[in-house]
Amino acid sequence: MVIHFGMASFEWVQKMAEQEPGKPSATSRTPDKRERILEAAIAVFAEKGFAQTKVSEIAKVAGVADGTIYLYFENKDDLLIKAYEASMDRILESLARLLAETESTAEKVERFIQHHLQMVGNDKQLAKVITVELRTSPKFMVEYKNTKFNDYLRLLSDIIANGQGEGVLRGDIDPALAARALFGMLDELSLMFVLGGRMDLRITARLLYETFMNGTAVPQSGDSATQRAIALTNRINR
Amino acid sequence: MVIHFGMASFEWVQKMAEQEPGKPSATSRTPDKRERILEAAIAVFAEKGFAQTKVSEIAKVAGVADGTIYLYFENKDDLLIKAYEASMDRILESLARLLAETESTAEKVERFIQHHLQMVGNDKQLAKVITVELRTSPKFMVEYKNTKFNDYLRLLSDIIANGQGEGVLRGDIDPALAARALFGMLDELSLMFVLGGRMDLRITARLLYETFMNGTAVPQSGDSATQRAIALTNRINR
Amino acid sequence: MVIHFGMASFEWVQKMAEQEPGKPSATSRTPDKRERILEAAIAVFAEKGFAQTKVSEIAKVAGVADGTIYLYFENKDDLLIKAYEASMDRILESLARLLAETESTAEKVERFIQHHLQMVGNDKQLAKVITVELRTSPKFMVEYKNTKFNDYLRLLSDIIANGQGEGVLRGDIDPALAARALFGMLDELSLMFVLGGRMDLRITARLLYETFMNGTAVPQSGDSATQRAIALTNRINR
Amino acid sequence: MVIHFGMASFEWVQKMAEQEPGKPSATSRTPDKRERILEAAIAVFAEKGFAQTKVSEIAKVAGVADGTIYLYFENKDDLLIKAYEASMDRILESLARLLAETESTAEKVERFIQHHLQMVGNDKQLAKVITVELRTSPKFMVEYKNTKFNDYLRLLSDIIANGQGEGVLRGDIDPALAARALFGMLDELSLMFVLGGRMDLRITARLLYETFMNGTAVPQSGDSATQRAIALTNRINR
DNA sequence: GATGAATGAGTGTTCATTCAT
DNA sequence: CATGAATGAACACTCATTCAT
Repeated sequence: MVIHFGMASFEWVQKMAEQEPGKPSATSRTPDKRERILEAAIAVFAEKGFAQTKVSEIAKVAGVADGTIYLYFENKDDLLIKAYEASMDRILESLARLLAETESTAEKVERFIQHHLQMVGNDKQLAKVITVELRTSPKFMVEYKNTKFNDYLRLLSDIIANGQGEGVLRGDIDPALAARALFGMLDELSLMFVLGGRMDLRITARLLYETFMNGTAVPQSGDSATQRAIALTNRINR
Repeated sequence: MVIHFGMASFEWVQKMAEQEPGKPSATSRTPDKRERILEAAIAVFAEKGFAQTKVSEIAKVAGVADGTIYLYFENKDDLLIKAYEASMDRILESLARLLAETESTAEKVERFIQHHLQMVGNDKQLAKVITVELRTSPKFMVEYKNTKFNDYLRLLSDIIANGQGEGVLRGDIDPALAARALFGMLDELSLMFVLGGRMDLRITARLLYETFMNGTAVPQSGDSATQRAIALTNRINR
Repeated sequence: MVIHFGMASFEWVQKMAEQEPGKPSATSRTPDKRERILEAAIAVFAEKGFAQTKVSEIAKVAGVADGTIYLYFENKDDLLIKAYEASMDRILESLARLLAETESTAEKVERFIQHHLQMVGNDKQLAKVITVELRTSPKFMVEYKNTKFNDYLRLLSDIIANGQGEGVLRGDIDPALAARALFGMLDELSLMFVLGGRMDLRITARLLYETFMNGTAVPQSGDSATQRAIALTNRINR
Repeated sequence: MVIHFGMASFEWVQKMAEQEPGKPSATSRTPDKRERILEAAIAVFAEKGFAQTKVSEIAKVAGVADGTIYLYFENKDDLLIKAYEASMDRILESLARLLAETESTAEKVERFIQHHLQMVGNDKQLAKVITVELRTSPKFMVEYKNTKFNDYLRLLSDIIANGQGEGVLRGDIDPALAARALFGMLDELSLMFVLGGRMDLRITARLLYETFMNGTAVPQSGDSATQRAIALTNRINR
């Protein structure tokens, strides 16, 4: 059924942000040096903002020398991009796993929303970097082809396109546009949360889910369904 | 038609971005110098991004000396903020005028959406600065109390709250949250447009309007229609 | 008598720093504009130091427009020099008048010292400018031929030379050197006073006078020499 | 004897200004970089004056990059202060060593004077910086608590106080004031020398010594007092 | 003469990046 | 691989001076 709004568990991605064990290597005492730098970068970018962040401070937080960073990354920009991409890889992976567990369009949408907000709740720093810093200036939104972001959006637009194929969602909306719109809501509310807004992410997830589904759902065939839609529309148009 | 959201004229704000005369004073040789600087600032910020913009380039574009900028603005940050606030003042004013023309909640929502996207379409540069640059880092989103933005959002949340009071919109959603969510969609789609996405702003406006209204509308009482609506609502409210 | 150490009045220059009436002119409402600028310059230079002083602030204090200053003075340096010279003219004049009142070398020395310290006490700001600012950098101590200062020193070295001619002061000391040394003491103690040191200028004047005279006096010939020495010493020790 | 005014050697501090080895460290490529910057700073400050000196020129003279200076010093001000303090440390040390060699008040005074003028003769640049630049404006005379200078003066005022305790010097003069006065003479004559005045520093030292001692000496008690005064005077006049 | 808006040369300081060790 | 001292390009901002009114 189109509209089945049960809220699934909110603990799926609970551990997403936890440190992966890392692959110990015999040659280096700190095999995860690269990881530590990425972590440190995200932490400092989140706290200070990209422009205000000094490479030397990332180095200090990561416990490495300034120059070491340049053994692993091309430059400061690259560091932001790589930090972002590494995070997105983890996010995309966990999201894909989650979505694979169900066939239902509605449930997929629900999970997408929950997953997004949960990620935000679990790793505020990362969320801030993605939400705020990556938007900054041509350097990251234009020159850099944001593949991971497109992957993320495609995951969503595919769900929507499928829903349209199944006749569950309105067919007159460009799935990419709808995906982008939903992402916009998620992103804005995440920003609100990240910048200190008090906000219950679970309730927010539910509301987003409901309104998005209601807004995009196709009225069911059959007499009553039709009337509902008409009634609704009439009200709206007054 | 399910949802017939008559699209009102899309030309309301057509001239919003035109140069205001400025207040000529007997003492200043070029009374509009301040305006020229603001314009230039928006243009250059939009093109290069705030961090990559040199004050001297703004001066060059504005046709004034570097130092002149500091007669009108405290510093580079202030220039961005003042450019933003001046623009927001114009936007808020034209938006308020537009909203005052109608009493209908639906129409107000429609006009808000159209107004926003039209502004984006009319002044891509300004839209880019607002959409992209102002998000940059604590400096502008945290330290700076963004009053104008709050005014903008309040205009929208008031519409929603009124709609709830009239029983037209779902009452279980925090109007501020709903406003923020709608703004998120508008902003994200604006960004998409601003960064070069091919996109029909009118159609986008219509779709946003429809989905937002459908997503948040309250079903009317009445026989069969009623049941659907109730069912829907019940589901939603758990 | 060579050594008569009575302290003459300390009120000679009491009014030296008072505003001269100015020569009212029919053409200008503020005939003393130039004077007001000089006064303001001294006040601000004294408070902030030359380098930290903005011409615009002098203008504000003087109650004139920035540009007006350049009608009366070539540039900022010139302003300092002219302020200094105008002050020195007043000082030299009042000093010359004072010294003309007596023939005694000892009394002249005494009056010189008193006059100097009194000037410092009466116009701390001026004293600070002369003592501190004028020493700054080649611009004022090297490039600028400090004629007034030389005049001031010459007044003193002439006294000393005369004393030597009369056999009252040691003849084996270069009068210019002795004058400079005495000035050094005066200047250093003035600086001490000007920078906030608590200090009784009258007592300081007496001590400087006594020690300078004792240090440079010639013992009288003849048996009475002994008595002279004793008398001298007794006087000094009170 | 209280007053034995033989002129001791004038070569004590001859090597005071020579470069100290510096503390080479394994990590720094050029261990003496800090010293080179200090030297260069003194040279350029002396030549151009503090305000007219560009940090970049100090860097050029020192043979380092502009930024390197900021690895060793906080800012331009700090550079002046540190250059001054490092020099004063050397001066204070060599002076203390010199004064420790004798118990006689007269000899200590003599050595102090000689040491001061010799320092001036040996390192004109340093003398100029200390004499001229450090007086500049509140920044260095007021805000900066000039500890080293106070140490220097205290060394002198202690000598004087001791002399007073021994009954050799007049007890009615504040030792701090006397010290300051003597310093004023030294400083003024140094300035004269530094700014190009032709002047024999040895003779100047002797004259200062004699006049200061004569000006401040106490006549010995007893009938011979008279003779003492005469003897004193005779000695002084050679 | 007087004004003060406009000018633009001038510079201290930062910090991403390099490279000798 | 790792270091961190050294680099030097880059730039916001100031303020003495000018000049059209």
